[in-house]
Amino acid sequence: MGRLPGERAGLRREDVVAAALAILRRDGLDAVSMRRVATDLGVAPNALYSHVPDKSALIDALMDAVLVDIAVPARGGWRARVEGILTNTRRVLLAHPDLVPLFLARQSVGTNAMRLSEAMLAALHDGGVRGEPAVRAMQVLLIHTIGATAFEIPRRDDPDPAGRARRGRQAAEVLGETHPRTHAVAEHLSRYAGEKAFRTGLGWLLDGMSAP
Amino acid sequence: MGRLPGERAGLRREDVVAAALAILRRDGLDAVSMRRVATDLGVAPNALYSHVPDKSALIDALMDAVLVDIAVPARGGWRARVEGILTNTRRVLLAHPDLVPLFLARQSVGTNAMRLSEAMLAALHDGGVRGEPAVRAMQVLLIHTIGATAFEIPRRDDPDPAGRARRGRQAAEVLGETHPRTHAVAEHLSRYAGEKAFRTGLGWLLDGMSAP
DNA sequence: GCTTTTGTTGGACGGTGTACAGTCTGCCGG
DNA sequence: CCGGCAGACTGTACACCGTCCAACAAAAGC
Repeated sequence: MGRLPGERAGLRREDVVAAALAILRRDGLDAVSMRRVATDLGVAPNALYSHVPDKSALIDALMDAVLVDIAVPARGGWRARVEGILTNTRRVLLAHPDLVPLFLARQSVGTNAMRLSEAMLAALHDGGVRGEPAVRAMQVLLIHTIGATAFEIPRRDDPDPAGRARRGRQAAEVLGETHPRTHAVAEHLSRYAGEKAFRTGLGWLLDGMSAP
Repeated sequence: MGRLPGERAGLRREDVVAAALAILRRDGLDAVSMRRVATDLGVAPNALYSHVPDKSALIDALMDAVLVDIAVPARGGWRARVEGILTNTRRVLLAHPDLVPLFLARQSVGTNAMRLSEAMLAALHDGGVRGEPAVRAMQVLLIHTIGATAFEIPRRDDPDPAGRARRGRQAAEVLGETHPRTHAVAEHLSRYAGEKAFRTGLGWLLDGMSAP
């Protein structure tokens, strides 16, 4: 580092998060290491710990930062507004594939997550879903959206469509058993995965929660 | 290791997976390292690579191994059978919390996953849902089940109920903004999370897919 | 019997998160 | 204007991690 011990680099927490986000977008989540972030900021690795308590906290901040891009529709019927929020959520999540599983593992409660929650609850309110049922409905909708998105993201290690089936055979082999239909079902899964499942399930859920 | 180079330990792939599973159950996923598995087997770390191509492959095998415990109900109406499979799935997944996000990140296609897929498709078939719609329905049901389970698992780092709200405030602070209702909504989420969301959503989905 | 394959070892490489002890800076109270 | 102090930053270090390489002995095949 071109700086003497004690001399300042003028970092702010926001800069750290921004640097991490840039790395995430360019090289993926695995590339987001404390050392890499520090390097990109021209700073020693430990310096980050003055601004972020933990790598885990940095990731949390990263996740919430991503959510800024999710727009909430201002007009339209309640159902259209809910669909809009969730469709936008799916789009933004698809742009940051590595993060998606994290949104299910560690529930995000940052500022942006709250903003979306409130928009959602407001839309549900207009649809007549209120109080405890509304919170539960939101939760179910969120689970479906994040889950469907996670499910349609291909593994980074084998992007080719045959990869899934190949992995199936490998896994079966490890388990010491082979199943005749492994290949077929795996192919089904990969062929029908995606947006259609998202839309279909979303429709069912919205129908269910607005039924008498 | 108490063995000369070239001398054998008599490992089989199955033993490696079993050792990894034991570590997972006792100390969590983070404790499952190649070195730790090797130590528990009384073997040098590299020895594992004769039985498993990769750590990633080991994890895949681990995931499928966990699914053996999911029973499929033999009798009952199609809807009860589907609910049974998914309820059992949820129970088994809850017993292996660290693995749950992985089931969405890296879709499992091992022998046991296939066994469950086929049981599910058979039940749906009896319910009149067949062909492409059946595959899509199964996918949606799976997403909901795994997602709901993932969502109700508390983070290992802060198991206390106030942790979620505290993290919320931290994240908001990092983002340089504070939101008055952060605390309130976070508390809602943690209070109403769980089995009820799973059951509610499952009901809506089953209603939706069996509607005319 | 000899040869080939394969399971295993020691050692090493390049990474990781983060704790510890210093050093200098900018700010605040007097 | 000055002294003191919090804290941003450095170098160093620890304890891990996944995985590759070369050597070697045991097992398997012919």
